[in-house]
Amino acid sequence: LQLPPLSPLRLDYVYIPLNEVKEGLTVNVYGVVKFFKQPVPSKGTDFYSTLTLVDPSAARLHCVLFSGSLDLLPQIYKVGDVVRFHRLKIQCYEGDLQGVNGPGFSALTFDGALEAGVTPRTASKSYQFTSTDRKIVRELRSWAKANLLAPDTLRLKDIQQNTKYLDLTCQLLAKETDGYLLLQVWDGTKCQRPIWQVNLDGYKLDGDANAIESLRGLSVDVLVYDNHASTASSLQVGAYLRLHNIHLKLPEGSEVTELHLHGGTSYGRGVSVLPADSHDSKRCIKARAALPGGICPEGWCVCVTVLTAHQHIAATALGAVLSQEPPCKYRIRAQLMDFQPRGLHQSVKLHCPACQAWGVPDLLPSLALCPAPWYQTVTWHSLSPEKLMAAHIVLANGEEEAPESKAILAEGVTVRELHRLSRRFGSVIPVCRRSEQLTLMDCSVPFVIEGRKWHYGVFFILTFLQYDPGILVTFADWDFPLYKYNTKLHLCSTFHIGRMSQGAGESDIWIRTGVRDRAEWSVGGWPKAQSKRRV
DNA sequence: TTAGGGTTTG
Repeated sequence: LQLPPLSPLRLDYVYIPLNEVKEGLTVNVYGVVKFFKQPVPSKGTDFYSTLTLVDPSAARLHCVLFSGSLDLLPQIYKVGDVVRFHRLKIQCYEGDLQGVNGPGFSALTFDGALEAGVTPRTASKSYQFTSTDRKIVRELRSWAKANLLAPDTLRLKDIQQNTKYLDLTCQLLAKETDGYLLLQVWDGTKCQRPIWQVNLDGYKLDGDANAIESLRGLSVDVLVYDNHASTASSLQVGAYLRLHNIHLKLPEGSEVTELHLHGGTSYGRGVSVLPADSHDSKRCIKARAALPGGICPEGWCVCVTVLTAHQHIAATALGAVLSQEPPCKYRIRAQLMDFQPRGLHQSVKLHCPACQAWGVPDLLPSLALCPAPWYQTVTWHSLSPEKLMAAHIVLANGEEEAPESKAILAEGVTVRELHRLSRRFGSVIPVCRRSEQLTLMDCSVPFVIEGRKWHYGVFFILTFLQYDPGILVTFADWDFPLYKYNTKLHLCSTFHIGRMSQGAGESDIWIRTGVRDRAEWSVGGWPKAQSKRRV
């Protein structure tokens, strides 16, 4: 006789709304963090953390959580995070209900952002998490977005003259903790207001001197005080941080704003260390990748050749790539964190010689509004299949130009026609018509053909993260041979590689390449078969 | 046991 395998014991947890908790009960609750303080040592034997939860029942519940181990306290990074508490004991303190962690207490924490993954932060080795839980988290996020007033989660570029306090997600670029208690941080955006810089003559900054120098103008100095000193001293350069309740002080008569993290824990003042793969860290990384020309600060770059298609070459860890002297060739496997541009129109602009306007290709009609006609259209039919084709020949400034120096927009033409036109005209820009607008083709088509040179792609930035050793790398190059977003990559050029951060990450998207990719995708030609498979 | 949110004064 064979018995069916025992299914794991499953308890059906009941979660009650915050307005139904009563003194003396031990409850399971979900809630959105309205306020919290980072755990600090108590005068007893434990760490403790205080927080306030809210939920759509319109109640709020203050909680005090103790633990000898930081891991067992909820890992909250910002107001709006969602928590699930099991076995929270409800008691009364000064007439208010209060939650404390009783025996068997456990916590899951979720990022509050709508678009973040529903992966709990927890030290629990096993926990139950069902589709119902997932649904609750999503609902609470939506509710919080509409109903919860979070503190200013501005970026450096958003700081205004009247901004007084700020919660900042940033990366630690450097620190000085022997004389001052100084954190030099950046978030990938440029502060528009003048920020006070600490005079560091005679002090030694802990950090990469080249990076500090190349990011001058983007980084800001934050002075920290008193109880934050020990935290500041233990921070690793390169770590992602959330600085809670920075005071932006504008001394009277001064135009220069000072950034202070004062002593005490009022309003949750303190420092959180974020994992490099947290939603907020990634946001920080993205902002940095969007900096004009600043994706790869000088001094953090080395130059190597990266191969992803040659399967007979063993894959090399990004950390090893960075530690070796160029020129070398490697194959890598890594997680794609970010890419730019999202559309060709972000990189290619057309110039109208008639009115001297610059047009973004996706907005070609705006050029058509200029007083003088800026192109002349010639149309013809292909035979098989029968199809209307057009060449919009861009007119020069009154002067007659030889065809080989003319630029044309080729609409609806075949590959054969493109070849033919490219032999006759100086520049051929393949376009198509969508909703009566001329737009550029996608990345599978060259954006411009100059004689024998078929230019695919544009200045292209790819940001990778690798689990081990958890290094983030940005690739940037001209004429990147990529045909489609979200398809397979064939990297076989020289890229600038910069060490941008450290810390292990979790995968959202993996780019895998293989021999088939190499067969299907060749550089500079037309792909024989276009794979629509997403990765 | 501990602490129990509500701005430094550099």
